[in-house]
Amino acid sequence: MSQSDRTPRVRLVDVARAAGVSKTTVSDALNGAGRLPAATREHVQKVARALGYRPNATARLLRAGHTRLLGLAAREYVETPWVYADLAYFSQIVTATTQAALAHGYGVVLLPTYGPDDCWLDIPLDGVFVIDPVEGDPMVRDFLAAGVPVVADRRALAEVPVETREAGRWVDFDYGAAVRQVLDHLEAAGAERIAVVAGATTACFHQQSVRAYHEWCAERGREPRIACLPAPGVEHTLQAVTELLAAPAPPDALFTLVELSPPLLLDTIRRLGRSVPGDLLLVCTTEDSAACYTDPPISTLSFLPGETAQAAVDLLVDRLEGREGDPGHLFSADFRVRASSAVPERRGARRG
Amino acid sequence: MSQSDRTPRVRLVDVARAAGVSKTTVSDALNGAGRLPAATREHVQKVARALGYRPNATARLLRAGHTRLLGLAAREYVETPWVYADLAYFSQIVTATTQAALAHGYGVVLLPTYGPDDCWLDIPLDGVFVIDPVEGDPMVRDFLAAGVPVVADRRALAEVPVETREAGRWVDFDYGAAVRQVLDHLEAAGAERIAVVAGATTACFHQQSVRAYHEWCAERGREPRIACLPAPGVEHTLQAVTELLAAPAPPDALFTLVELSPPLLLDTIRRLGRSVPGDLLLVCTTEDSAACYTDPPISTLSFLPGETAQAAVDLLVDRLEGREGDPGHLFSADFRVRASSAVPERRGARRG
DNA sequence: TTGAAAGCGGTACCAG
DNA sequence: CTGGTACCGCTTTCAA
Repeated sequence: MSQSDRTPRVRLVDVARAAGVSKTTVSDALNGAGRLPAATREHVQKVARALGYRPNATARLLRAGHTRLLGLAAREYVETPWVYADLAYFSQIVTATTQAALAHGYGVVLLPTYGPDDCWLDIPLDGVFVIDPVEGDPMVRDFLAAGVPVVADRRALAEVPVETREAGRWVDFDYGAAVRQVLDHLEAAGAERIAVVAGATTACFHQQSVRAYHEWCAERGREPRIACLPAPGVEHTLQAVTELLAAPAPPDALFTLVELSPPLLLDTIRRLGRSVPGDLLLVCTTEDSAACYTDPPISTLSFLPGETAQAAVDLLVDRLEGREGDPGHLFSADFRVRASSAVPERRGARRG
Repeated sequence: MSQSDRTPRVRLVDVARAAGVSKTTVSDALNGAGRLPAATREHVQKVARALGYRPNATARLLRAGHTRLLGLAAREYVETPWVYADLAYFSQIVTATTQAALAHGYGVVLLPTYGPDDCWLDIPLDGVFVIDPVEGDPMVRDFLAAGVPVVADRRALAEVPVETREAGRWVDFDYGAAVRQVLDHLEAAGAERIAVVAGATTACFHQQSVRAYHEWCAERGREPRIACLPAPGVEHTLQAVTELLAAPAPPDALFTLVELSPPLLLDTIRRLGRSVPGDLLLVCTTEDSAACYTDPPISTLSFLPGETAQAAVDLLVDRLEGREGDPGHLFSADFRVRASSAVPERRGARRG
C-alpha cells in the first residue's frame, strides 16, 4: 500500500454498474467497437465521463500482449550514471529515437545503466536499442534471453548465445575507416604531425578509433601523439589540447575524437597563439552544428545520430510487427571538409 | 497477432508443470518469498533457468498496482515535435530527471507532445513531469483527471478543475525577476542600450521574460530593442544578433534569452567588429558550460535544469509514496557575472 | 510446506 | 444487439 490511493480509481465495472450494462458494453461503447445502438453508446459515454472513468493502461497492455514501449540505453559510462548531458551525440540519439518511435506509435523509456541485477527486465518493453554496449553486455544478454528484440552493434550480438540471437538486429559503423579517412585527408593537406584527442572508455568507437590511429601511424613510421581522456569534461579536454600543442615539435594538425564545443576549441587554439588552418589544421568529431558557423568553418566528422536512431527504431519495429527485413545496417561516417583543414591557402608554417 | 510470437514465451505455469509444483511455489521460489525448503527452491530455479523463464513485466505491474514509470514531456514546441535536440536546457532536464528517477527506482518515459488525442493515457505511468506546459494544457488536464500525479508550473495547475488539482505539484521560477536582475546589472555596468534576443514561443519563460523586458524599458522610458525568434536554430539566432548590432545607434549590451553556443556568439560579435566587454557587454541565458572557458568568460543566466528536475522527481515520488511534502518549489535563477559584462576595465565606447 | 483459487482491470469470444 | 465468461500472466491469501 505504498500507493496514494485515497481516491480508489473508478473501474470499468463501476461504469458498467452505474450505467446498468455489462463490462463488454462499456468497453465496446468506449472503444468504438461492436455495433451498439448510438443511444446506448452515448449513454455509457456520458456515465463514464460523469464518473471520471479512465481505463487502466497496464491492464489493457496485459491484454494486448505488447506495450508499445521501446527501451533506450547508452552504456558507454555504465559506472558513471548519465554523465552525458552535454554530449551532443547522445542528446541527438535520444531525440531522434524518440521521434522515430513516436512516428511508429511507440514510446521510449530511458533505461538505467546500473543498479540491481536484471532490474531492467522489470520494465515492460517491446524492444530495446542499446548504444555502445560493453563487452559481454549483460543488458543485451538479458533482453535477448527474455525474448525481447534488441538493436545493438554486431560485436555485441556475436557475444550472445546463438539460440537467443535471432531477435537481435544491429546498426554499425566502421570507426577505423572513418578515422583513417580523416587522417588521410590531413596528410594530403600537408600535415606531418597529427595530434589526436580521444576517449579512454569502453565504447567500441573509442577503442577502435584509437587502434586505427596507432596502426595508421605505425604504417608510416610516425610517432603517435595522442591524449586519451577517461571521461568527458570541457576542462580536461582543453587541458589535453593545451598539452598536445605545447609539445617540443608542435603538431601541425589536430583531430579531436571527443565531444567539445568547436567554437570554444577554436578560441582556445588561438589563445595558444596558433592560427587555424595556418598553423594548425583542425578536424572535430562532433554533432554540434555550431562548427559550420565559425570563422573559419570547422571540418567535422559525424556519426549521424539521427540516422542511426531512425534505423535502429525501424529495425526494431519491423521485427516486432513481423515484417521481414535486414538483419542490420552498416553506416558510413559523415566527414565534412571545411576551411579549418582545407589545403589551398595554407601558408606553410613548418617549423619541424 | 502482429507480435512476432514464433517462440510463445514460457510462462509461470509452464515452469510449474515442468517442475511438478504449483504456480505459487514457483513464484515464491523465484522471488525469495515464502518459506520453502532450500531443495524445492533450487529445483524450481533450475527448471526455470533451463526453460529460459522470464516473468512477464506487464503482468507483475498489473498485480503490483504501479508501474514505477514516470513520464517526461517538454511542451514548448508542441507542434514541432522534438526540435530541441541541441537545446542544452532540455537535454539536461532529461538527463537529470532520469538520474533522479533511477535513484528512486523509477524509469522515465519520454512522452509524445502531439499525436492522437489522449494517446499519452495509454502509457502506464505513475506520475508525470510536464515542462513548459501550454495554456490550458490538455496533457496536464488529462493526467490529473486520470488521477496521475503531475508536476508542472503553478499557472498550469491553476487552470485545472479544482477537484483534480490535489495530485498536482509545481516547480516554478520568477522569470521576470531573473530578467530584471540581469537588466539592472547591465544598467549598473553602464549600459544604455540593451538589446535582447528572445523566443516567441508558448513557453511561460519567453512570454514572461519578454514582458519583463518591455516593462523594464517602459519604466525607464527606454526604447526596447528586441528580436523574437519563433523557433530555435543557430542560423536565425546569429542573424538576429547581427541585425540588432547593425542598428543605427548600436546597442552597448546584449542579453540573449535563447540558447546559443556562447563561444560561437562571442566569435560572431567579434567578426562584426565589436569587442566584449569593451564595445558590448554580454550576458547569455544558457546551460552550456563552455561559457566560462571563453576569453573573456561569459556572464550567464541559468535556470538550473538539474535542480529543477531533481525537485520535480522528488515531489512526484513523495506524492506517490504517500509522504506528505511541499506542494511545490520556487527556484531562483542562477545569475553568474563574469568578465563579459563586468564593469571595471570597460573602455568607454559610447557613441550614442 | 504446498496448492487451489481469487483477484489485478481490461478485452474478446460466443451464446443468447 | 447484449451479457456472461474465459483469459492475459503473475501474486497473494487462505485452506488443506
